[in-house]
Amino acid sequence: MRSTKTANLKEVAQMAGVSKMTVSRALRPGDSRDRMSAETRERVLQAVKELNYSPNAAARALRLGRSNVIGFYAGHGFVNVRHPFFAEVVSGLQDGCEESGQDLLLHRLKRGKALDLYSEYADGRIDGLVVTMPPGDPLLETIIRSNLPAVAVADEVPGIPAIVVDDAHGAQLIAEHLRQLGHRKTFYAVGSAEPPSFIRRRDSFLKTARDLGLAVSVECVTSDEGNAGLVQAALSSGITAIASWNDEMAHKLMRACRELGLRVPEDIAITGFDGMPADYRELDTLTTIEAPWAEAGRLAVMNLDLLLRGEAIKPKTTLPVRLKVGSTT
Amino acid sequence: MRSTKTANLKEVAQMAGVSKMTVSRALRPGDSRDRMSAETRERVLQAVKELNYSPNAAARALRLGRSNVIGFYAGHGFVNVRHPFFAEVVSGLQDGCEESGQDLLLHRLKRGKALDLYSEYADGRIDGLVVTMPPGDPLLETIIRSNLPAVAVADEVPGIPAIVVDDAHGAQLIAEHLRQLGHRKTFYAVGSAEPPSFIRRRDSFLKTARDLGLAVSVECVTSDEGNAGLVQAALSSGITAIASWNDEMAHKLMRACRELGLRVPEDIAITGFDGMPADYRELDTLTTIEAPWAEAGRLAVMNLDLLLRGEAIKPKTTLPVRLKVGSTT
DNA sequence: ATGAAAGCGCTAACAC
DNA sequence: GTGTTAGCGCTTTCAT
Repeated sequence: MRSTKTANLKEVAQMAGVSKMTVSRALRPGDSRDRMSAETRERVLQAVKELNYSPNAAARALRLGRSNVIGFYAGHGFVNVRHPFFAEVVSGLQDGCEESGQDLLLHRLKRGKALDLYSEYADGRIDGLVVTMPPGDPLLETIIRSNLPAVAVADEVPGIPAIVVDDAHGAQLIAEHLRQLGHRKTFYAVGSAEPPSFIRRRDSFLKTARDLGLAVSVECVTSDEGNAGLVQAALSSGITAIASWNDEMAHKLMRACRELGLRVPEDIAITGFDGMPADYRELDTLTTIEAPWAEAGRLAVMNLDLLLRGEAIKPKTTLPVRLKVGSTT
Repeated sequence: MRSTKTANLKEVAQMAGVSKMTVSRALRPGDSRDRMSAETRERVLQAVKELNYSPNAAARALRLGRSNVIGFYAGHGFVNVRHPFFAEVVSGLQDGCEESGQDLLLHRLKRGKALDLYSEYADGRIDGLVVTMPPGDPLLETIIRSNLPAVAVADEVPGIPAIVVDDAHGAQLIAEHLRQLGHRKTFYAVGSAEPPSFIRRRDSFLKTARDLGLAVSVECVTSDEGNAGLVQAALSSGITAIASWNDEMAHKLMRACRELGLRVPEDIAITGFDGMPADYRELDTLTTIEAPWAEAGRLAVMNLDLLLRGEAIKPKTTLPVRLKVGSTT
């Protein structure tokens, strides 16, 4: 395809009048084991520059058994960067990659044929994997068995070190905030999946609420539409606030409120969880728990890098969260 | 790191009692040149399965000179997936990769040191590159000279095939829409950069407006904050509608309107351009031009794939857009 | 229908 | 301080 074949080590060596090995050495000045005359190095670097040489990644990966590329598996075979949560995590992964000198690979995927992915994970293309796996993911077993170095984000996975956020504390802060504002009866909106992070949030909310004398009913919000009925029912049963297990659900409910012509927070207060950085499209500011998802992604990569170097890492890192009071409570 | 070293060709060959070559052949049943007895193939595949073998990607890439990985360069060395535009394009790239059997690499980048990236582009790690380059990007020259197969998205780059959307038609639709609603005096909000797509939009808007007797003043909106003054000034000079060169700017102006206590569209109408799929955080729906950015990303990958196979592709593909009337006009 | 040899470009280990 | 050898795992070419 390319008309100008890229130069290789041999050509550089010939031009500089040295052996391939000397070129290879000249290219990593950091290593103190590779002492060589400054003059030779200079000559080599000159040739490198002239030929516009850069080492072939495939050859290096083959030789070293390490590609300096890591993968990201987000469950069900697909990384949906359109979703703010994944966008945030991927952003953090990029930061971590920049910091640790690795690249990030987003796999091609036949959706629903995630199992085929395993072969890609085992083929030396990537050195390790960051995962954020929904419970019961088909690849879980395989990844664990494969011994591919991996770090989990957001939801812990048995046998894999994890970076999580302090879900329990966040939920507690929300419950306290609502109680402080005078609410006495709330509903807690949950989805159908029950990852560990969700369970921590719900249980902590319920416990704190009980301690504070805040009544809570847990309701399942599954569809995108038709939540108006839910909100209506809540309202007529005396509920004055809805705590949602994440921001996405909170926004769904806000849309339902708008359909009903309800004012937030005057008629009903709404809270979220996750606290993605405000998007330019966002006009209302949600009261939510700000969780450092980008930082979690960055740390995941840094930990994975340590793992790849054979160093020990903590099995579980919990990142602090904070309450962000917006205009919805 | 991994306790279970992955199997290689030789081991599979030994287990099946054949040569490495036979295994290699058995693994690509499609190729009619590689006829072999069904019985042997069966035996080989059995061994492959037993050893959980998958071919080493680095070795294959080294031998074949092709990695089946493509890169994405978004200018200034950084792919910001937090931004809806890039999220949309990356989504499309993923679709294209899935369809054409390639993987997508997001490069690590020292921001501001984008030039160093060139070496990564020339090192055989990726077979080709999708770019969406701001004008004057430092890497432009290098990429073109490197002869690395590339396809541009959104903004054409000299010498590189491009996938763009019909900016001129979109801007025309907006001008017509505003005129039809009775507006007579507008301002067109632009940023500081002037990529080709922007120029097409602006010029087409100005031309259509002139034809329709719609007065337009072009204003530069550069900062995120403090646009209230601009809107105020527009209002007092009799302007009733603001057309923005993209959605992001439209939302900035909507925020300014909200600060001023203005109602949209009663006090002033606002339009955008790009029409990202609604985010769950979005409550208002913007009147905008829906451009198929994900599809553009997908097509870019498909075209790049053709290019890599040595086939000819159109130097420029223009995708249709459509007017989406929301609640802001 | 199957196998043997060569080599893609690189670097670790060991000469000198 | 520098060069030689060997081999990472694969596939193309040519022999059988």
